[in-house]
Amino acid sequence: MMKKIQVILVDDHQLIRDGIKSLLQDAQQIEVINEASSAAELFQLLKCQKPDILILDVSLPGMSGIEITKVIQKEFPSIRVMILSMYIGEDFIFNALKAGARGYLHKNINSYELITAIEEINKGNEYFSTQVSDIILKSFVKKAHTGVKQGEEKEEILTSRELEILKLVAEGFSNPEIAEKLVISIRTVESHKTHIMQKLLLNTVADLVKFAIRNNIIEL
Amino acid sequence: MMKKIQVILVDDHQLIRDGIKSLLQDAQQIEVINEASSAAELFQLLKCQKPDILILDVSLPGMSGIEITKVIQKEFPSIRVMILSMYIGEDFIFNALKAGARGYLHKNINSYELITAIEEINKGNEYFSTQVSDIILKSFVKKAHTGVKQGEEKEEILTSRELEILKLVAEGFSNPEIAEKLVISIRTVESHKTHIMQKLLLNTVADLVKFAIRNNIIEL
DNA sequence: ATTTAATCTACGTGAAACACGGAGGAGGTT
DNA sequence: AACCTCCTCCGTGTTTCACGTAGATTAAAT
Repeated sequence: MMKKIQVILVDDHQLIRDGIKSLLQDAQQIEVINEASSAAELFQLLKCQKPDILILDVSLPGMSGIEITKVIQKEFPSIRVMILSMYIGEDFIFNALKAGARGYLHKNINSYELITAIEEINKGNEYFSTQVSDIILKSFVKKAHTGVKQGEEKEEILTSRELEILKLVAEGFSNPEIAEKLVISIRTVESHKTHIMQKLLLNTVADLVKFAIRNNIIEL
Repeated sequence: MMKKIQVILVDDHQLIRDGIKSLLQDAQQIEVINEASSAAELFQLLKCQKPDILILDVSLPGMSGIEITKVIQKEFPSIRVMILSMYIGEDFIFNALKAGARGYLHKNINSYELITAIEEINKGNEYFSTQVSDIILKSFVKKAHTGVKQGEEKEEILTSRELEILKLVAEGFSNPEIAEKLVISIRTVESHKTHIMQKLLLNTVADLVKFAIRNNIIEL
């Protein structure tokens, strides 16, 4: 008999994990060998088990799915990562792929598509759910029009201080409150904020909050 | 043979629906008779089918699970509503119960708990997942200490104009932009904003954005 | 050892936003 | 007619934003 495709499932909601496991039980060629609810748990598992495919939810407490993907690519390049997400923002998808993900599926897919995706990725191909590939195409077309080449994007990463301020801002603290907390001048807080906005290409606090939520910097 | 508990499942992500359906197939006493991905679809179904229990995701496009619950209570009081949510905010839970939900489960539960919950609710009892009941208890204790009686909460509902402004603010438009869009003065925009904050007991734009996301007023 | 780059810190200025309070008019209810 | 809600708008003082500038520290590169 053929070797089954071995999968580890990572999602912070047990109900979702149970559901997906249950779905995949119907697929004879796929075997969920283990599961994790956080990055820490996952890395613990990987000390003993190496799956063929890792199914990662993007939004995890602590380390985001995308960050995990980067680490996996570096430490265990033979493991193929498939991202499962509720969000289909362009930047999101782009960052996931840049991090080395082989597939990106929106949660609005059916079980058949999930199984197909796993099989394709296992073969070494890439797989995107319909909505996701639409967005990639649109983005490509748009970039072609505006003359921006793929990959010329923001590679900016926030410094730890900036991340700290981003978090506090998104949590709803005012500048004076943040200044007091961190024992720095209000102007400094403003400076950091400005830099953050510039780096992330964000224009409003609203966008900043959304960014923080999507990247699991704060809880919703 | 005993009549099965008939369930309709409402969630906007098909993968989640498929997963839960698959889980519930193992429970002989429960039957998922139909499913919907939006409020509109659900009400269409309810014209022909009346389930015993409705499993509702809180965050749905268009009408939130809580709003749906209210309508269900009014139109079909015999149907029992169970809320399934990723969020366990106090206000959230409180509003769901006030709307008439019989249960509130965090998605971080296992399949066994889900089945138990359905059975309990079907018997006419209420059911809350562990984390949820913790929050209810804490809230109760806190209110007892501060002397606020249960139910004395905000019952404020936003006017349509306010909702319109809330949406634009959360989407990231500045006051002048909103004023121009709606052809009103900037001061008026500010007034609406102030009223919204007062009604929702929010203090910052960050909170406002989060509120808008949780209540599906904007997309993340 | 010197240069270079990155980071954290801070300020000045004018425009925009916020908090607080007041108020008039349109439209519906009692 | 009196009442209420909602939408509209303003005054005033404080805070934040946008944009530019810049000193201090530190780490990496040559």
